[in-house]
Amino acid sequence: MLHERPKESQDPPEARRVLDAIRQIISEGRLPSDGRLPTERQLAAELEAGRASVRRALDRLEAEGLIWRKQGKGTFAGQPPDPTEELAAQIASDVDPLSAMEARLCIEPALADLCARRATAEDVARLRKLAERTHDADDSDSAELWDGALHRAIARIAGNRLMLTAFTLIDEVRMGDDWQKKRHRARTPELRAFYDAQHQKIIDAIDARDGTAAAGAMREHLETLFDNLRKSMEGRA
Amino acid sequence: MLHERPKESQDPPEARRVLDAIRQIISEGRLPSDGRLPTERQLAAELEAGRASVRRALDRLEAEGLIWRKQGKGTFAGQPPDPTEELAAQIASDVDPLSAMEARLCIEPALADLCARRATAEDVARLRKLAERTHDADDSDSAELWDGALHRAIARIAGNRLMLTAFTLIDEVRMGDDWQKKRHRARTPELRAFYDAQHQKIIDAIDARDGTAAAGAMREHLETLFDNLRKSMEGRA
DNA sequence: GGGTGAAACCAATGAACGATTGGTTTCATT
DNA sequence: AATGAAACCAATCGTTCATTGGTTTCACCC
Repeated sequence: MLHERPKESQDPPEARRVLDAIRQIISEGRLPSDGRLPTERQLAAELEAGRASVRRALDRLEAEGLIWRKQGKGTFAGQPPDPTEELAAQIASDVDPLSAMEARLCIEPALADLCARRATAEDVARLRKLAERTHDADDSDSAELWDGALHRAIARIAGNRLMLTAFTLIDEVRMGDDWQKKRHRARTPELRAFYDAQHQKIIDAIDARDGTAAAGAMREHLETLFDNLRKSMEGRA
Repeated sequence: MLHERPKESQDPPEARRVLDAIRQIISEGRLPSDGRLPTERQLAAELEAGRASVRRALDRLEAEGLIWRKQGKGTFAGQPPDPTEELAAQIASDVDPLSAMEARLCIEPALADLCARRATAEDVARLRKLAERTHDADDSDSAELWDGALHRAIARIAGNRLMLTAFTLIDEVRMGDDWQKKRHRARTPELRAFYDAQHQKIIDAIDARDGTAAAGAMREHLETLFDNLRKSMEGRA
């Protein structure tokens, strides 16, 4: 499998130089408030390289999710905006936590499946990092945030814009209301450890490029959340 | 309370005349497919009235919900576009037919599952009616419309607002572009018969309240559509 | 052969301009 | 008080042109 490993240190020196230079521009944050990078032609001139080399480097950064590009518009650092807020706000009133969880149960296993088919080695590494952060989180609230980031990353890696938008819609509806309080109860230390194990299982399946297993593991995870949400709401009701 | 009643018959004769004239234009449906009415200035000229009178009449119709207006755009009959349409229009540019079909393949089997669990006898009857209409349709275009109505009905019966919105989003994106032409090819008479049989299978599973079977039948149906879409696009490319 | 640089072209986007359209005010008339 | 007329404001659309990412081609070099 050694021949498949896309190690950066194996890259040609010129490609490496350009890639590092652009990486530095992004990480140092010296760019406009909207995150816009110089144009490909400007970068090529500044770095004294060809435009093709610049594009190869940008392709890589885009695959890593560090930048997004749009023809005729430009190249930007960060994630592309998803204008779902207005729609989420409108339908939030007739969505309850249970139906939101039901929707997650429909969509996220499918996203895990797609994710397993399309994830690169770097993508898997990023997912593991997020799972680790979720595990190491001090309090229940920050664990919730890292958990959300993990699920969102899976949705993004799945690489289908419509499905990502659907996921974002559910996510924003969940955030919009005060359901946070209710979910808080479902985050006991024992359960958190259980969730972490389920995350591992999901990521392992993605790493093995086993879409069916990934979907199954995700479904199992969400079923657990569903059960605990139900218990939490019964206890409150 | 008599002094507060805004009875139309009490209106000044000129206002009444203009209002009725515009009402007639709308009710007779003799206007473009997008429902656009003539401009206020045109209406004033045609009806030989002042623009202020026309505006008073339009104010009334807008209050009644028969029309909606937007500065700089125009006056339209019917309901203003809802946020789902707007969102669909925004993301339509970076969605291709294949990824849209991929998204359908993720969402619609889940909808069929929910539908099987929640459909009433009347719901099933409605679905059978729609399948029959699809079968009896004269030309390929009207079959396409009835087919869309059938899938939409399943999404609605599923009874989950978030999932319905996700479905509508995909549906709007599909309608928005000129993908219609491409789909046209995938509607040969033999295929239509095949699709009809698949519809039957889906509805039978829903009727039997067998969610798993309904999801499987729906997945099979969409896989068929997917294959034919691929062939159609290869043939074109 | 594969990476590189250069050039040219395509397609999508945005800024700018003018024309159009609904929104508003004012004034004279009836 | 309602109407008609006119003028102006603000938002939108269509057009044009420059810009930008996407793509192809070619020559060069290791």
